[in-house]
Amino acid sequence: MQSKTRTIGRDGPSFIEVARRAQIVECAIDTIATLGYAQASLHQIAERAGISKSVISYHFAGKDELIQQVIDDVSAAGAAAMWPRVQAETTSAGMLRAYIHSHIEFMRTHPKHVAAVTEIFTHYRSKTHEAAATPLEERLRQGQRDGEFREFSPRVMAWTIRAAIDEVGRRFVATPDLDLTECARELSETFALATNR
Amino acid sequence: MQSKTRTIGRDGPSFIEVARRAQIVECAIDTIATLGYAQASLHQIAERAGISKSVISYHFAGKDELIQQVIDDVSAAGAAAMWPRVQAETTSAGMLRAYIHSHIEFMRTHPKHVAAVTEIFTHYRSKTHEAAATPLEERLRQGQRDGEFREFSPRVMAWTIRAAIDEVGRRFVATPDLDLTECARELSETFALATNR
Amino acid sequence: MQSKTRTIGRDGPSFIEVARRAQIVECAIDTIATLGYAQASLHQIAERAGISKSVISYHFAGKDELIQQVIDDVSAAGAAAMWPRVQAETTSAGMLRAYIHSHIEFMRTHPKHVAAVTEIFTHYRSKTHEAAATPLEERLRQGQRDGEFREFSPRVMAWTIRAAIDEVGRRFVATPDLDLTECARELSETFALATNR
Amino acid sequence: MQSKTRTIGRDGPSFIEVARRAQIVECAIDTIATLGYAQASLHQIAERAGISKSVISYHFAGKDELIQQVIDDVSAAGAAAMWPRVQAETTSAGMLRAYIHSHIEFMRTHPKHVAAVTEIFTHYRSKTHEAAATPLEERLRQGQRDGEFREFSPRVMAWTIRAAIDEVGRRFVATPDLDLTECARELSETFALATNR
DNA sequence: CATGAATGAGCGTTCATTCAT
DNA sequence: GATGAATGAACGCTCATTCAT
Repeated sequence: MQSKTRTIGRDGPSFIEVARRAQIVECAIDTIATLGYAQASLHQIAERAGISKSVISYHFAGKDELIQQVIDDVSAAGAAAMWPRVQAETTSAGMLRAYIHSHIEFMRTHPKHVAAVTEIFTHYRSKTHEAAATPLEERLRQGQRDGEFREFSPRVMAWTIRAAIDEVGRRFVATPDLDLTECARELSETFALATNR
Repeated sequence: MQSKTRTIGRDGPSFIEVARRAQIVECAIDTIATLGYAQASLHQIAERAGISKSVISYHFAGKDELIQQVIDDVSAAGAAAMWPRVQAETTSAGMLRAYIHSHIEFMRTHPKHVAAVTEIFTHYRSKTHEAAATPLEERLRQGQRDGEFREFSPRVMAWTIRAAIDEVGRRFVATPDLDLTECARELSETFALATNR
Repeated sequence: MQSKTRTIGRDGPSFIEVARRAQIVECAIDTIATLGYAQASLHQIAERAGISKSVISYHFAGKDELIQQVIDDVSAAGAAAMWPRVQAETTSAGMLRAYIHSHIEFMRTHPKHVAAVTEIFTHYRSKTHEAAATPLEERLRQGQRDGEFREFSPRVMAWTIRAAIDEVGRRFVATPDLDLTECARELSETFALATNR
Repeated sequence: MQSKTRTIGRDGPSFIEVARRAQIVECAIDTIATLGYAQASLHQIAERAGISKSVISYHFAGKDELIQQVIDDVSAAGAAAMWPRVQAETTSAGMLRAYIHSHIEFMRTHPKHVAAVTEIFTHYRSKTHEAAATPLEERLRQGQRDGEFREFSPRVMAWTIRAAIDEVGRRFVATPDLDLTECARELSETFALATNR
């Protein structure tokens, strides 16, 4: 039974349902990260999960829902891991440093998750993609209002920072022994200098 | 028949061979830029070229070779348009500024070419992607040796600069009325500050 | 477990068994009439019944048996509604008139049932279809023996009458504001003239 | 190359193209007539034609186009065989007799074609289905205007006549040794009596 | 009795590729 | 050189059915 038609009683989805969905999402992440989005067919994903292709169709309304769930799960995990560290900072410069470091730290702990959503975002032309940068953009703008940052286009700067972090992610997936600590330090310094008044 | 095995005599590929390949590559660029990589089947490309699908198979070993040729042609055109301007600069800072501006200028003059390779890079697990950044990396290193640039990882900086430019390309493709001049100015300033000693 | 193998003791099917089968058959009728045969999957039928898909599999040997039960139930209901009126007539002409009118009257009172079996008959290679016409055929034959009807092939005439009534049913399903009274009158007159000595 | 994208030069489709399409259409007719519409998958049709499933996709835009071609071909053949005979009649009664006889004669010469379109019409909810009866309806109306036919609803009568003929078609498919001559005579007499003033 | 879960076969369609002419 | 024709594998998806609990 698909989630759409599920009875919204007090029980919610069963334990096994939740577990299966989680398992499938994990396998989807693994498959996408390893083979790339284009090769990540339901057949491939199912094979990695050791289940039949139609089990996926049973637990998800379609491939789109599965992909969306991957995005949602990873985004939620990423946000949970990152924003607290960003919020804890009192200066805009500190916030920016925390933003970069926490993103790259998340890559270290969840390399495949990051690889998967990166693949998805580049292939899927998601609407949510755009949105992702705007919180950062808003914070950059705040740093300018506070007089802490120099004048620059917050939009272009936000694009640049995101692109730089994503690029490190891609490199890390391709080269797992990449020194993430160095990358984080480098980006941190680069954008500190680029934004500082 | 693969192009590789074609050159038997001393003549190399015939005139018509060269012309056909060029025509097909141009149509491939046009198709990919317009419809996106996923929709750019050989059928679509051939239709736009007004030729049969099998002509492509005749002149190219396979779709992979065609795609690679698109990358190569656009890269060559880009390099031809950009490196002279970069080489003309005498300082490393000037070189970096010229690198960014000429790249973005190339986007303005060849939007479809840029759109096509952007589509390809995001949808196609390319092996050649890596190589592109290294000339820039070498120049950054030179700037450090000259004492003009501060100490940073030339590799990570080169990645960042390329990623930023590519991101502008993606945004430009998605939003053709994007102010490229502003973007070029912003990136130029950003990376001037980031690299300056 | 099939219903056929259920009856082991002297009791026959339990009350709940009978009720469930009836409920499922009703929902199947409703679903087929509303969505059409092609869309009437077990999933759809079960959803409308508010039960699990496998309940159907439990009470019926398969979809075929369910469909057959729909046919049987509706046929029985139809016969119960129609034959008394037919039997009550003393002349063959009256009988024929009653046959046509009562059939069309049944459409008016049971539109969904008629719609469902109509859908089934057109989409489902039924073997039992044949049988339905033979009682009518026998009565036509009787009318000929009594000298009330002219000489004609009772078989072909019976087919024609049934086909005409079914066609009205199809039209009624497609166009619910069809004037059934007019149709009944027209068919009645048509076949009175066609059979009269 | 699908017919839609075919170049409309002076050549038109090639000989082999025409032959293949005709062959596929014939096999589709055969398959639908034999197995029924629901079982007539592209795989089945292709298997009967001794070709690969994708050959059909090559010559037809999709299953819909194939089915439509079956309808068109059979309708054209049927009309060509029937209308001249109908038109040749000078009286409305003669016309109606010719209509019935030529239809049933067409069944005798093209039994599978008739079976196939009957299957398609009942499964496909075609828009053209409705239209088919109206020329007949118009002729019945003309017969009334001429005072040759009694007063009746031409629409219901046309439905009835078509339904009767189609029913004979269905019976003939199910029972190939059905005496079509008798059927034609019976229907002819039946509807002569039913329409005569 | 009833169910959620799982399965495998089949659907129409797309596509890069091969091949005889 | 060039082409139409043909192919087979893969795609996402639907569905009736089976099974353990």
